[in-house]
Amino acid sequence: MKTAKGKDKARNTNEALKLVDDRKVGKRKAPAEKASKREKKAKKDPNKPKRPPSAFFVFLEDFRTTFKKENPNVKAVSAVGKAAGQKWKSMSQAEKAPYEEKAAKRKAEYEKLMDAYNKNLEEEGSDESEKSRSEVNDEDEASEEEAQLEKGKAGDEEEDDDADEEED
DNA sequence: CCTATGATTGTTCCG
DNA sequence: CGGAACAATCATAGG
Repeated sequence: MKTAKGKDKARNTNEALKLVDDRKVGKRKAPAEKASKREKKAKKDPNKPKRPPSAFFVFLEDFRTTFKKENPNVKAVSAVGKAAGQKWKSMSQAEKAPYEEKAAKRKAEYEKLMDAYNKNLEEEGSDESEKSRSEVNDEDEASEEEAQLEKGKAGDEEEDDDADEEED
């Protein structure tokens, strides 16, 4: 693919849609190679917590199911993505509110993950000073703190949660 | 056979 | 302050 004059292959959608938004960021596609393989000990973060799905993704999870139900013929992930994007923008903030709320929860948990993650880096940070020591030998994991993290939330249902509703 | 990519927007993090 | 990369999904295509 990426044939022809398609400057931005990802933007080839504009032919079907009037392109969503000319976001300046434009091409956020830099990864020439995607190191998907979690094998190898890449210098990347040892165990970086996955980022929480944004409200859009939360909505997507629900949307995908519905979309596929009504469009069992659709097989392209992009189709759902596009459709979701359009609908997403079509939705009012009120509709997105519940999704955003859920997304907020993800973030809350993510913060915890980050806490452990920060700690991890801290340990490695020490080593950074003495990199000449054991660099080739990065085999020590010694990280068992994140074992107990579920104690924070013991059956807390969002009930008394502040239901601040702000409509335009 | 296996892996990346495609597409959506948002969010998060590092420099 | 800004950009860059990545989060799910799943079929398809390419190596």
